[in-house]
Amino acid sequence: MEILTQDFYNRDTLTVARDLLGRHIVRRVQGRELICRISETEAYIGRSDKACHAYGYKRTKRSETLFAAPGTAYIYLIYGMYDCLNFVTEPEGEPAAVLIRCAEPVSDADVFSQIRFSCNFDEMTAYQRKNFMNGPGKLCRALCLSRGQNGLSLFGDELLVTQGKPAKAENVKTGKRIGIDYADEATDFLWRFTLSENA
DNA sequence: TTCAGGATGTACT
DNA sequence: GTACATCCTGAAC
Repeated sequence: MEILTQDFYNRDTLTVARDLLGRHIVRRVQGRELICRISETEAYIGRSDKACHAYGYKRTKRSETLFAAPGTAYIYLIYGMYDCLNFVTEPEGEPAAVLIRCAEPVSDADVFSQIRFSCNFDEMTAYQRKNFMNGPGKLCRALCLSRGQNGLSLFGDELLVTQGKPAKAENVKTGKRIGIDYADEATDFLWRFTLSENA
């Protein structure tokens, strides 16, 4: 189980977003170890992207984490109820990150389903199965992450990313990002990456 | 199976 | 006061 180093994150954000597909997130909490495989990401780059919280290098209390060292977790509250997990990229001082939108369980799936729906994996309804971890808010719930973990290093024990099973280039699809209609021309940037082998 | 609408609180203007 | 990188419920088909 090889942990991705800071060099991995200290690169162009679009490259990192693409390269994160298929990697494994390891989350250790309350004596449990949760492992899942990343299947959908989006890039957010402050210097050119109106959808990014730090657009134009704007520093606020919230966006501060985006300026941190590569390999930092940026977790923020959205719509009053849900948390979104991002990994900070590029050199310290460059506000950019990759949003993790979707993943699938690798370790014991019952642990995930217990956290999310308080039942075993094979007891979930078809609806729950379809909506298991296919969105940033759901993913954070399943991994027990909230903005209390904002600023966490990805090189500690609680949260890290390993080599996993990297996606092949032909299985990566690009598309427009979700939920950023307000962002003018940035709305059309093809900065969303999905594993096409994934339903 | 799809759809509309409500929940909810923080950051920022 | 407004907008927000969303999700869930319940009703209609």
